[in-house]
Amino acid sequence: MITKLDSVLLPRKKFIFHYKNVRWARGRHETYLCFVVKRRVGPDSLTFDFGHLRNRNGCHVEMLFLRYLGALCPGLWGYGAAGERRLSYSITWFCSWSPCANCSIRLAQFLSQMPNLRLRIFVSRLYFCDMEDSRERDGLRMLKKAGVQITVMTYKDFFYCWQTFVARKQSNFKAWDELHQNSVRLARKLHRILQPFETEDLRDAFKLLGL
DNA sequence: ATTTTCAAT
Repeated sequence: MITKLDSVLLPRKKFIFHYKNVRWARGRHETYLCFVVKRRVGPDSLTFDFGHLRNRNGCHVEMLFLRYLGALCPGLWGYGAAGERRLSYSITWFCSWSPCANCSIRLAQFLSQMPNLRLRIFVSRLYFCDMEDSRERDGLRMLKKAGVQITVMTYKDFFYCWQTFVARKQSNFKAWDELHQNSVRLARKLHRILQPFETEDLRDAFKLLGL
């Protein structure tokens, strides 16, 4: 059932191609998700897990991650031994595309039942968010409502990913042209998208969507 | 100025 996670490190070229935050991202018909899973095991101790995934077989990478969640986060749900509290996790994603509308909805639903799971999503590019009324925009707002912190990746985030997830063989991260300008532009766009919307709360939003 | 998008051929 659970197959292997992708090999631990991402080839340099692949990382650059897929995470490049260019305005017209031609040919990025894949989405990569680099993750860090932080598990709180005691008042003062944490364990880390990290890796990356790519969408496969028509399954968006976010949903693929949810499939692996049980393996990555033992004790996330269920009650374990008597008196044992559920463990708390902080998960950080670095995604080449922001989530599509359906993934956002499903994630928001899932997280609303997982108070012991905190999710932060950094995105390189915004997926289908050009139209004012795009469902993807609604989806991002729902994620925010569900407590997910969504941020556009900046230089320091690309740098961190390079150091953490890429088979860099001693090479330093070299920013591409316009990395900064693109990041600023996308951050402004995301900020506008995430302005509060009319719907009162998440439940009403789900109802609206017939869920 | 215009271009793309978790493909489908």
